[in-house]
Amino acid sequence: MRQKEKVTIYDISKKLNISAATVSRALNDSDRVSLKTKELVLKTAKELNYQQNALALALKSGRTFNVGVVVPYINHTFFASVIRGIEEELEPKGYHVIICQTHENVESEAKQIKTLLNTHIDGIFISVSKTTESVKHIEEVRDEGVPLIFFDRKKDISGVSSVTINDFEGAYEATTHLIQQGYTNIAHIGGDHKLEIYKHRYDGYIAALKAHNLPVNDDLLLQVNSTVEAGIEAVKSLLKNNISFDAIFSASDYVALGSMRELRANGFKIPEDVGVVGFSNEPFTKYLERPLTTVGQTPVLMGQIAAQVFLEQITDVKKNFRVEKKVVLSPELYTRDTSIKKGS
Amino acid sequence: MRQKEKVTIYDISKKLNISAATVSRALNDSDRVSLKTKELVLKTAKELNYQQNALALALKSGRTFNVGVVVPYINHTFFASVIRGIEEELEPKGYHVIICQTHENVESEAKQIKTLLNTHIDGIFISVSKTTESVKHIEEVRDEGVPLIFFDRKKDISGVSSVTINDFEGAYEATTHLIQQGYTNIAHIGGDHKLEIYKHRYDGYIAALKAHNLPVNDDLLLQVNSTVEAGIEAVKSLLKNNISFDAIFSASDYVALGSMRELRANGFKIPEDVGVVGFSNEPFTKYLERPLTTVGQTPVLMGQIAAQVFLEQITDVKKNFRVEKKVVLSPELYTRDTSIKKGS
DNA sequence: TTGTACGCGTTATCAT
DNA sequence: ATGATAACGCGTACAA
Repeated sequence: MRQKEKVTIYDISKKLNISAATVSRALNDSDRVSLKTKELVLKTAKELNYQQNALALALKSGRTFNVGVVVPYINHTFFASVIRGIEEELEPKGYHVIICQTHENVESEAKQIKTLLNTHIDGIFISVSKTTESVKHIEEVRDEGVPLIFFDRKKDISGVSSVTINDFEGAYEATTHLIQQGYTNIAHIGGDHKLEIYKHRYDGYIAALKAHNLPVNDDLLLQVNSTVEAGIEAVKSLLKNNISFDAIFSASDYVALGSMRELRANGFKIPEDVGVVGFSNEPFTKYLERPLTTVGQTPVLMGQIAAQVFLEQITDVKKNFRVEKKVVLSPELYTRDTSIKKGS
Repeated sequence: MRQKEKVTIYDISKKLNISAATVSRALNDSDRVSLKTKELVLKTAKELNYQQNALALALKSGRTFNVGVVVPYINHTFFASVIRGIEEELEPKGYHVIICQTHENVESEAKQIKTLLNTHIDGIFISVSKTTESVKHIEEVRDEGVPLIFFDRKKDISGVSSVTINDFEGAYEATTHLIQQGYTNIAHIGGDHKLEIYKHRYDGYIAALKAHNLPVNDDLLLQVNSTVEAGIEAVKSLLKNNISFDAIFSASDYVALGSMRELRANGFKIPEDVGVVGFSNEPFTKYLERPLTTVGQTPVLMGQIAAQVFLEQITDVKKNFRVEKKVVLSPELYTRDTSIKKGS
């Protein structure tokens, strides 16, 4: 009833009256075994239902064929989709994906990385937490010689690869789209600039305004958390302070949704009175009765690319050199109902 | 620049001029070491920044402190949330979570399980794919003595624990709610009965009708895939065939959404003309302008409970006996706009 | 209390 | 072409 005894190369060697070393060689298709014994070994291996012990191999070789993925929360659509991409790209190569959550907490992040390193992972993919400022725990990964790949939320560390999307470009396109639709007084509800992504989205917004000779109005600049409630509050404060605007470019779909609710509650029509564009292409955005225009980030693709970068890195490490690769993906603007000014 | 050399118990033993065995004992807080050497070892271990090699331990003990989670797709909200629950419950105990996707494909499922077993996982959590009929590959897990826990989508296999929600109850409550709101002609758009969950939801619907002396009308019974498009098609076919109904209980939120779109396109008002209830409490349901009434499944909790069952199982195995535990969670009806018949 | 020796399953090195 | 042996890092039965 308990554990089936596993068959080892010794079982095969005994049965065939040869040494375990020969069996190992045959199994690894070495060219220093006679074809005859090779076939014999392979045959009996199949008969005995031999499975290589991954643990012993890992102890010997130092490679576990496990990679770690560290994200704030795995059930956030974006992260879950990136992980999906990583898994799908790596699974065929024999890798397993271990997931860790940081809950946006640096200490937790550091701890997760530590235990991950201790399990002799072959690589780490990470999207840093909002509270991550010191990067000592991340540099340690690099210093241990473990391939490390940032995705989406990165930190600037030399010798570390990253896959991100061009947040600047996404924001620039979104803002330009609003301008082209005839909106001229565009508010930007962004996020904390400690996260590069929010800084870049802000920059893209500013650049688009300038490129179209529109003034930058500080009153129209807000920084909030990425929640529906924060969106509601943001609009409330704009309205309370009598700040006039005819469009909102939000760095978050949730904030965009909250904004729209509050706007409608105050009698504003969308997109007639106010145009709204979000960011992330959260699944809910396309299911709204008035689907939300938003910037898509191709998260599954991001995961796939990150995995590919990892695989390259692995082979580079073997060749004893390190390449720092920075991939920047292009975002995609999903033009939907909330930003199309009909008949204006 | 390459791999920092790891420090082992031998390094400590050499430095202290004692045997590695003594170091091991000290590190494991054995009572067969003098307090003095124990402290000494612990101190130098810290100095040398010693980390136990998890691989060597795993090879020796057979325990890896890794568990596998097998789901159709990790980026589906429900599964991602269950995984989150599992991770949060197990991480403090030192376990890592390995994720595998089956893409709703049995062959893939079997393969994933196989490679998972080969990495000497300490347990497996699984929600079976839609196409899973034969369960040989799953029985193998049990037969190898590896703790196995089904969640949500289970199969009836003796000796295997499971954590599910009471789909019958959820459907019963949802249907009863519609009846209490005054709807009498309730259609049920369900899913393939090969998946227990859909069968149970169907049964709950039927039971609720009978309990309230309402007739069961076969014309109102449909089985479709869980997509928006399928919901649209389902309503189209009902309308085309002139089948009258004043409410829909859908086994899927996506189908419910599609249904509502098609109904509105045909001039029906929700909930005035037709009441709608979905299933799963997908995130988008509460963000709709008219939030959808739906049955919530507490996925994070499901994951936590599954993890707890696993932990119990682990200790049971040590005691050399097996317990088959079946946990059934109660669903929660989220009563929202689409089923509240105002002023009728 | 401490040390010696072995085994977990593999692969690599050195002989043969 | 094949075999014997060491080594990966650890825990532990046995001996001292």
